[in-house]
Amino acid sequence: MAQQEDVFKKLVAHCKEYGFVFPSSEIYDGLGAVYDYGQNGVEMKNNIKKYWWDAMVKLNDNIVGLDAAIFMHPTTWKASGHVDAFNDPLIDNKDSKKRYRADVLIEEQIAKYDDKIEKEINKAKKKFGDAFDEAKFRETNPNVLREQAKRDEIHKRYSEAMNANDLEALRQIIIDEKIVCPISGTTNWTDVRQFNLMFQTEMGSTADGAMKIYLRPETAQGIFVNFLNVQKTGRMKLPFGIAQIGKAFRNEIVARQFIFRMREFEQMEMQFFVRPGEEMQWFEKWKAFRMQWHKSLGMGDENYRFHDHDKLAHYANAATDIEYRMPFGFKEVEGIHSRTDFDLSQHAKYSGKKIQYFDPELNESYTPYVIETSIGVDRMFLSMLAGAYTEEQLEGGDSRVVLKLPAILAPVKVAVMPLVKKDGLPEKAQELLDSMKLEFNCRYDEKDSIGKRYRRQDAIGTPFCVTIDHQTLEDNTVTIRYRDTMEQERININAVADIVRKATNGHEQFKQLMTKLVK
RNA sequence: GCGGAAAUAGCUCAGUUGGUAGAGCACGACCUUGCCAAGGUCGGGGUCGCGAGUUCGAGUCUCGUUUUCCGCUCCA
Repeated sequence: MAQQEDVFKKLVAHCKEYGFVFPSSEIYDGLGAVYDYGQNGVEMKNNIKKYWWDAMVKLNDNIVGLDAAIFMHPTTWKASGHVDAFNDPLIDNKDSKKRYRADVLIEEQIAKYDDKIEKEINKAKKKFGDAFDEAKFRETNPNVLREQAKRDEIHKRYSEAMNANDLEALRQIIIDEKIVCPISGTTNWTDVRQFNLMFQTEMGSTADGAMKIYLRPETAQGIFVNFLNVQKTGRMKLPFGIAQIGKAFRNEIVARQFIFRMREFEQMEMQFFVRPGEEMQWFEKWKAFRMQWHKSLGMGDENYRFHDHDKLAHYANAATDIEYRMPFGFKEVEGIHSRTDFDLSQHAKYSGKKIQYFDPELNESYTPYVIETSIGVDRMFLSMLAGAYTEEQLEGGDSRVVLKLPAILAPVKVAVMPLVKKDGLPEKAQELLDSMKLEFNCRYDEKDSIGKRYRRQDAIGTPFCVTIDHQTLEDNTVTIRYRDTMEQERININAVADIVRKATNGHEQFKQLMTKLVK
């Protein structure tokens, strides 16, 4: 455990030292759980997004893209269930320092009354046997009536408090009912506080004319509300998918673990619309395709696994995660959900619009079912860095830190360096660099010894280093050095771009993926 | 939000019983070397997280505050 934390800390330090990830607003002491991507981080993040987009939108004929706004009509979030599900009243016990959801505590208390009533009824059942009239018993038994009255009273107060969002009233119920903390056994409670997981702002420049709106807590709803637009204008036939990459925002109570859980994060989502009743077969197909996508990056098949959900969200009838083995354990990177027709139906209900698809084969209209694949860009980023981060002991007691990133994701594809910075070598190196820089992200370095420059490129995961030496000027050959093996080859200067292109254009990976296309 | 720990240069840290800051690495210039980091010379860089208090004097003591890390809580 201590070792795992150690690796995590090293990774965070490495991210900052080499320009991958910085704490946001660091000169002002930072902003909690918000991070900025630096010069290398942004390149790598863009590479991840491109690799996903190409695999989803370009490779699959039946998937198109979308870029919906972060601001959405407030009713969107009522329909999606976020207004209800993302607002939790929380209360702390001062003695045990434990935090609970106030509404859950009260609901448990109500359940206790139900249990008592149940017990009374069961007791009577045993006593009277077949002659027992439960309805009558409920209406007449004094014990049951007493408990029922108490239960109804609390339930009424609870409903009113929740509807009015009256936090003080919620607390009063907990006090009146003498609800104790299961750990400390005391009633020493703090105030009830509202934790709103959605960020709010106002649209409209005058206070009285302003409309309260939210920053989207997920990108999916932007796809659902555009279902008809895309389906009709794109003349899309089921099954088809809509893919989107974009920012989402959640006001997490505790956001930690570096970029694994941030308040502002980026998602790559695809919603795949299918015939009702066929969703499970598409769910399985997407599981296979998405897993193949991850494995195609070559980070080790054994480092991936599915984790099926036992507890399903309100919209889902099946859900699984793809987890990646980081040095600190398996962590969720992607979620695949069968969302049923929940979202489209909800939007139809709240908007009053008919959101359906006419299926010419079946000759009928219906609300499509949805399979969602949703991957956190930042988590993907972190998992790749964690998997790639390697400390190597070299012969002669030396060591090096090397990021063994997939070449397609590496921020810098090739570094070009003159062996010495004289005799025209820098000029020759610059010439090669200029010929490639529009196609690849290249880097030039002439400072310090050549070994040191190699180590610098290792630390940011550059797969290729090309060195220009005196022989280059004579016969137009250079040495190309491979990151993982540290081996060098002498090749013609004109062959460099081809090697880099082949390793970084993703064609090999996409060939693998083609075999799993979802049709 | 609660509890614990921490905060000094880009990084890792030192700083004696309170006497207004140092090292190594990193960084920049020049010289030297030239295929797997750490040669020479010179140089830049810190109001010691922030704000008060005690004191003639605070990096050092006291209080507050902010941030980070760990644990709890939460997690579509």
